[in-house]
Amino acid sequence: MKNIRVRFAPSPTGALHVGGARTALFNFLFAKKYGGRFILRVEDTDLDRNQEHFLTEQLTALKWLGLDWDEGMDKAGEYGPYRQSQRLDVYNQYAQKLLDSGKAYYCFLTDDELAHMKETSQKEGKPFRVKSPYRNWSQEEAKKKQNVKPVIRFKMPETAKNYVVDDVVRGRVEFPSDMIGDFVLIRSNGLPVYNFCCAVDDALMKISHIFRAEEHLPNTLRQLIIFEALGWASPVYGHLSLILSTDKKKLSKREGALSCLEYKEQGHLPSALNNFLALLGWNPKDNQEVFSFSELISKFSEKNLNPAGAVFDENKLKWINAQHIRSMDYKEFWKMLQPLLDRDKINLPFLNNESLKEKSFHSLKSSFSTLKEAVEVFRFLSYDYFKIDDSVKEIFEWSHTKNLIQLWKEELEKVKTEYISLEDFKNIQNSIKTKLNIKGALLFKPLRAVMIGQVEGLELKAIIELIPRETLIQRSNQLLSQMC
RNA sequence: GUUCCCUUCGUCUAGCGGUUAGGACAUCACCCUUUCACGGUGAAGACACGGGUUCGAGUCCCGUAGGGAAUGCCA
Repeated sequence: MKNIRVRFAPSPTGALHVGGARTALFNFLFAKKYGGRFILRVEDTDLDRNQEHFLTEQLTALKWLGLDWDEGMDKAGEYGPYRQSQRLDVYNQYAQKLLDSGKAYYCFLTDDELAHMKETSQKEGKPFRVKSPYRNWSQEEAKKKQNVKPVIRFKMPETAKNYVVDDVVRGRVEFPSDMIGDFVLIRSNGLPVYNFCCAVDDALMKISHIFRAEEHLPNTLRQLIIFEALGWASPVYGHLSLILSTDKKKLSKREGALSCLEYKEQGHLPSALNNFLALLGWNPKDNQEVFSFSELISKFSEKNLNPAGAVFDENKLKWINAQHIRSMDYKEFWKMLQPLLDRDKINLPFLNNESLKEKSFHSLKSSFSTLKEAVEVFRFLSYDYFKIDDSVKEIFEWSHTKNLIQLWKEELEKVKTEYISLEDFKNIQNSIKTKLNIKGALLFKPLRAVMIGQVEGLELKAIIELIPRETLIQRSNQLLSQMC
């Protein structure tokens, strides 16, 4: 394929949610796969709903996901500007062209009149299609009527015909042109309407392929009509399945849809979110589930996109995230975790020791599936954190607990090194085991309690070498004082 | 109402006329483990329904039902 140019066209009316991210991802993958360009165009023609901070947030989210654009907003390119609010003269120019060729007209219909027309046709049981009384007015006639600001409407031809989209995802889709009436191109405030500026920009920016959500499928008809009227060839379309919430409805913020940055907040890796999102509506046909970002690019094919809606399953996302964490390099892991530790003021004793950093990551990585969970795991290993969980009360009832902790403390005091080695730990365990004649949970629950303040949780062998001896002794004292 | 889209285990999906309908998440069981996890093995679990076409249909066609979208001076 040649001259592949795709775009992601967000409107800054909210956060970048997972559906938008997936659309951006597929466009990105398609561009990278075929050596094309990924363009970011901002569709900010809705003055009432646009907010600049949403735009900033969306760009941050896209960059976090690694979906950086080659051309567009804040990057150079020969088809700019890439913000629709800065291209109003362009839209006016093409609207004028349609006006001049008699394919569009000024319309003075008010909202009330429109509502009335709609009501009437509903009463008659007929589908409502706007057909304005002004559609045959000349531009000169319209100019004389200066008291009302007109909109510019497209003049639908009298005779209906079918428009065909050869959709990459859905195959051939046909729309009868009489399913719509004369639609608005330019609003009375002078700003263009989505279907118009989208078509104009896609043509002018030489967009070759458009992957977008299924909800845009019916819009394609209007865009096709605009392309035809302006004598342009239309791009190739692919309408992606919807992402649904658990109740099978379209995912929306209200129903629990989260923005990408919220997933970041929950401790998901961008590579994992991309991986998971890619599997919603696309599959590699070979049972592979876990993909690195570069594998996603090399294995992606628009032919393997599927048309059915997909439910967003947090469980699977979490599992994929766990897989990505496990395959991380330890340096990369600590780099990502550090800001989260700092935020919670968690001070880990072993972080100045490179080999302990490596060891701790590898021995503990299977006990968390998100960075946030990792924070909770490593919190137990910080100098000053020792919180005795309610569940520990269980072992306070046991007659041997106090002795056990005393013995543990004594054994620790015998050790001369800063940290307890795994071997020392095994010896201490066995010594306690023999002296008190206990094993299993009777041994491990109190030990875990005295080490991390909980009776269940981390593998003790994995953490013993990460907590300084002094800290362990302190914790023993704290637990003992709790018992009294 | 009209137009368009969608429909395989609870969930994501493979399947493109002949399969014991495959994989993954979740669930459950067992194994590993002196505890908890991790891991391993296994079990249970699906072709929305009804008609055709065909020797044969999850697969092709037509209906029905269910879900969704559009029908905006939102995108």
